[in-house]
Amino acid sequence: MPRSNEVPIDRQRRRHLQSREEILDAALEVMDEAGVGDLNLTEVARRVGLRQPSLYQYFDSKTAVYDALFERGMRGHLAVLRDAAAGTAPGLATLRAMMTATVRFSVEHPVLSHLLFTQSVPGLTPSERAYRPSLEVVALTRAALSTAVARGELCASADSEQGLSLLIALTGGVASQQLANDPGTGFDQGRYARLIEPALDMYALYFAPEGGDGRLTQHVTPDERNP
Amino acid sequence: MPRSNEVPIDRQRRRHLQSREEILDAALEVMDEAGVGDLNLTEVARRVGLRQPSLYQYFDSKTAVYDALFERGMRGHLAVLRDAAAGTAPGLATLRAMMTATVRFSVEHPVLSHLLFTQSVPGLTPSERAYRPSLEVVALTRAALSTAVARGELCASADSEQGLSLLIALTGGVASQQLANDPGTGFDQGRYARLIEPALDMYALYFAPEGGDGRLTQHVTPDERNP
DNA sequence: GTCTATAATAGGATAGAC
DNA sequence: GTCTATCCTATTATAGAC
Repeated sequence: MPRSNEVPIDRQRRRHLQSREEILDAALEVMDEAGVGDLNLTEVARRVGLRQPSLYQYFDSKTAVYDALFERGMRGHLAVLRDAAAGTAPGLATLRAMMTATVRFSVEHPVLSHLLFTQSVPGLTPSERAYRPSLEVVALTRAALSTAVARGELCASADSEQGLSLLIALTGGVASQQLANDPGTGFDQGRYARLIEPALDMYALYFAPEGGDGRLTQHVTPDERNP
Repeated sequence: MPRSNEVPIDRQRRRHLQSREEILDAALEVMDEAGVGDLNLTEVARRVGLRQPSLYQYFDSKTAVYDALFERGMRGHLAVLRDAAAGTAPGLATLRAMMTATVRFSVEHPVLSHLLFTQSVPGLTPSERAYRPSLEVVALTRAALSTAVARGELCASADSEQGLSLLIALTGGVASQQLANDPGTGFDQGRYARLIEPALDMYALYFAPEGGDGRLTQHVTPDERNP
């Protein structure tokens, strides 16, 4: 078999995958305008220049579209966290960068954020494949917590189920308040997203390493920070 | 006109309002099973023993049902907060009771919580009337913050927009994590709802009154709390 | 791989009898 | 105040031609 037969096949595959991505992009647009739960395939098709039945060449069902979006979102979140972690010193600085990146991701991708972090689509149960990246997210977060403790930046109890859950609740709370109360505003505009900084200060103070009365007295009170 | 003519009219009004409440109860059930955004009036009618068109004697539209639920939920939340505030000493204790009550309310009424605190129904903009009780909720919270500062339980910067927003984000974060990750579990079962206690400790520590280095050294570290 | 045509269903809302 | 009957529209999904 001549090699020339195989190349066009790759090309077709590539175009097929490209079209899938375009469809997902359009789906996100539609969900942004109509609501996360109101994905309308006819409208999606219109935006990519197809008729609605043609979408079934790319996705088996509407649920498959949701699932693909879920996977894409989870991968995106994971990538953002890895970037944040890679660009900072290990330990508490990494932890702070990761949580800030999560809030930024949520604010910049409100639709994905709704899809991933709340259960906004009633019947939707993400496939194992789509869900998998989030396991890595948790592992990364645990590792950062653990490193921060090992470096003496946080006390040991930060690296526990409760410590992790508190951190997640804190971060998620900041993000979801911004999405609920200041939708459509950027990371730097809204009233809530910027709270991730003091929120992490709060967390670090609460889980401050013991034995450091000297450290505690160095603590700058909120009034001094905000005169 | 004889007085006897007026009494049955009151009775009819009463029954009418009673039926409205029954319809709202059924609507909550349906939303609980199908998803907050998937309110199905035919199913609601079936549950209250009516045919779907008969509902229009009680509500002008599906949106009107949502709006009534929104108002009912907001009133319920406000009532719960007032109860919590009334049963505690003023200041920080009141604040803690109110935030804990909010998390409890969210966990015990997940559907209402979704409806009130996230925008889960795309087109839905609550009427001014339905939204009004939430203004009182914010006022109550501000008052409690202010009292806690006046009593020397928190430093002055707690009684600011940022202090309020942080508190709301913290509380909302705990509640929404529980709803997203441990749905269907009670206040005492889930992994997240109980975090409201340490979360409030964290908040109180961060906004601890100044000038008390002695106070700071009295601080019990998390490791000592959780041996 | 894209189309037209169409099935199949669902669900909100109205008209008018009783 | 409740019903039956019906309208209207939207939307997922399939069949089959090109």
